[in-house]
Amino acid sequence: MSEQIQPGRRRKNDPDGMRRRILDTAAELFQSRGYASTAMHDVAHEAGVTGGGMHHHFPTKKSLALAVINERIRPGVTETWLAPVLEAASVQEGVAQVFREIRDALTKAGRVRGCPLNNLALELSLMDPEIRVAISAIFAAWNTALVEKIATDQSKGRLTGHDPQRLATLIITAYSGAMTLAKVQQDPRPIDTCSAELLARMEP
Amino acid sequence: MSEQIQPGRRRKNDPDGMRRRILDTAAELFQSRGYASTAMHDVAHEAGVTGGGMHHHFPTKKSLALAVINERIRPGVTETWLAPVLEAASVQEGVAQVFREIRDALTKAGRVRGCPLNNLALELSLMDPEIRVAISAIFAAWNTALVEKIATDQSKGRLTGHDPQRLATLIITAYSGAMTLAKVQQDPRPIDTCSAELLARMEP
Amino acid sequence: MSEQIQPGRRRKNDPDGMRRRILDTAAELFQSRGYASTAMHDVAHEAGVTGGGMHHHFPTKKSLALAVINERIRPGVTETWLAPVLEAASVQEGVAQVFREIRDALTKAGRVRGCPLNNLALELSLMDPEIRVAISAIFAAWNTALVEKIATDQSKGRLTGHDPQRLATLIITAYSGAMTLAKVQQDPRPIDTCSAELLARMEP
Amino acid sequence: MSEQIQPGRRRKNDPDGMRRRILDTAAELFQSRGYASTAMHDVAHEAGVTGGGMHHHFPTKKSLALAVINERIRPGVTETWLAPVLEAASVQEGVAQVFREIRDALTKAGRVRGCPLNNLALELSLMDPEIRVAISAIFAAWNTALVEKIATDQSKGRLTGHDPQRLATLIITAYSGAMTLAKVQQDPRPIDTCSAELLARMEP
DNA sequence: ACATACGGGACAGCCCGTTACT
DNA sequence: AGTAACGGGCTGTCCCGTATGT
Repeated sequence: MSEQIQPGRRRKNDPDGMRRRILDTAAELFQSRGYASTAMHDVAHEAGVTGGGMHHHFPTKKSLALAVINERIRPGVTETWLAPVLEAASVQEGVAQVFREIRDALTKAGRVRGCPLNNLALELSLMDPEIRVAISAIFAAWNTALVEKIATDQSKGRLTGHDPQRLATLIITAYSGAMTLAKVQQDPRPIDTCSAELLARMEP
Repeated sequence: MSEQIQPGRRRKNDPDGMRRRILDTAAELFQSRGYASTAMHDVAHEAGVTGGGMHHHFPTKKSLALAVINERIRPGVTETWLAPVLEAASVQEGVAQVFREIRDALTKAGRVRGCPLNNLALELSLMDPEIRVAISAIFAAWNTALVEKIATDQSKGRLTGHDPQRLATLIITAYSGAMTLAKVQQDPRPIDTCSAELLARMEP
Repeated sequence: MSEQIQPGRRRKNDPDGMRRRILDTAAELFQSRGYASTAMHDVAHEAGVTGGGMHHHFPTKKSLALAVINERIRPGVTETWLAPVLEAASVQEGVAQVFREIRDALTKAGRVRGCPLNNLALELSLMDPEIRVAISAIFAAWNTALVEKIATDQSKGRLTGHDPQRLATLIITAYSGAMTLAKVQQDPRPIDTCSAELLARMEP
Repeated sequence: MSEQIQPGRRRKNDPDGMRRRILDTAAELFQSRGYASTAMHDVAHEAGVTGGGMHHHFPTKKSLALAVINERIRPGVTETWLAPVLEAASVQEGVAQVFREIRDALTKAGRVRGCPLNNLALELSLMDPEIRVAISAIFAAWNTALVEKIATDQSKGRLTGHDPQRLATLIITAYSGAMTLAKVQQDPRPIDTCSAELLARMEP
């Protein structure tokens, strides 16, 4: 029975898997090396994909950047930031928890590579309007979630004396800046310091 | 034949002028396009210098980056941030003034290109240790200046109830993050919002 | 064989239609952009066909080129050139008519893209022997038809004092060169000029 | 004191020579393979030049094409066509001589690669307006020279009964077409045939 | 018959740094 | 001091052909 058509030599079509591998690799490399310093070839090689496969899924580097932003960074922010804060008993507790967990992760990693959103935001904002808008949308969603949470907390007396919009902006910018500082100093402590000072005036 | 520079006999060699022009151009381009996206050739062309002239003053791109950081960005931070704050009647007034002036400058420019220090910090921190240290030093100086000013203010009763180190960190990170946000949204308003919330916490 | 196409049951497969569309598109693109500058993907996209469909009908680009030559360009030459001349009252009238009609077509089109046969002939002759032979065959048929027409005309006294082979060659080459010139200058007038001079010495 | 700086290892600057080698190689390859089918790398390799040197002299492929047209093809047409005809005793003798010499050259070469001007004209006319104009200018100069020669000959009674402009156009187009035909058939004879018929019409 | 996925390999353009030269 | 030439090497993009899937 010569039915076997050389098993093992056959190519397996797995478009979703390949796309996922490319995106994961790209997200990783964009963060650790930066966008401009990451070659398409590097992504392909690291993901175990050929140039042709790469081009099939992401014809241009920009399309890859957009996909990374929308399919990796945006969900990442939601998971790491928004969900925990929204589910926390109060903004204070949520913020404290998020800062703490991120600090712990960085400490464990032994290397501070910065916030993925932050990194791409700075590098790509002025390069392409479409990308800028995609990144801007994430910040907007972040802001909206925080404002709502703060307003809810205030209505329930868990927080007083703050303008929700202003407080949300400070939380986002302080976090963003803290990640920058931690990256520059290769030291996660600014995150703690920042968190402490942020929460100091947010007692109910 | 005296080699003296006669009036009317134009001196062609002007090493200082050339170096200055290169640095100015590089600082400008690094900010508006990013470091990796700026070619040495672009800097040379924009500065009206040939490749050889570039190489004479800055043999490598890294040497140019370091010079921009130390001779343009560091003084820039001192002038724009440290001096005004240190000379102000109080931290609050100093911070308020700096945020306001930067917001005004961005509004007038009609385009938000972000904080030069921030931009290079994010892009170059992981690329080269030497550069990272140079940038880190600027943040450290910034921090030191703020801490001292805050401590002085507190000793004179102009501010109470803050840990100087923590407050300094929050100010720096919030500013840094606000510049990022403003760049991403191409809108200087986050700077105002951030400033307002920051100052609200610093009422004596 | 009830392979009949039932009303309402749309047949999706239309191999002939697809093949025709591909050939038409390819002929069009080969002429306007050149063979090497036309990507298979462009043809597929323009024809509304996927890469797989292309490969089914034309496994290689060369096979597509051969099909375009044999199934589009050869019939085109016959229709536009040979038939009218052969049916004309005399070579002179035939040639005059063909030149005139082509000039009119170019004028109406507002853009001179050259003679399809000419274009492919120049680009592909040295690239592939098989293709060269296919193109050469068209020129041979063209020549044969003209020679016969001229001989017939002469035997009937409609033309005197010409060597049929030599005159046929001049007509073909002059037309070919005129189309080249018209394309280069983006001006159909050389065709008129050429026709006039050609006919000037062909009085009976 | 080892003053010797390894003689023989030193690079020699010869910009003109390098440029000349590149242009010669490019002209050769453009003709034998076509423009689109010739890679910049091929030219560099064949000319013994590195990519960097290539880019220094010809930053883009288009710039190389323009240089080939203006510095190789145009002088070539002048030398091979215009000068001999203008210096000949009459147009007839000039044309006869040029056709004969080109036919001989092709016969000796054993391979018909076509007329360089013709080849590039067809391939590049629709691709870039600037290139089209450069090629068009060569045809125009060709035309002007022939018209003047014909007019002079007629005023001296060496030729009668021709409109100079029309005859010039026929000569150019017939030659151009003859070269195409010779290339397609890989046979120089059409050039003779064409020449004979052309001269037959120019008997005084 | 048709469609999607994929392989491997170019191609044009560019970039950073060095070396010869004035 | 300053200019122009030059050396390798890399990047994003794309292309042709084939294999897999329906």
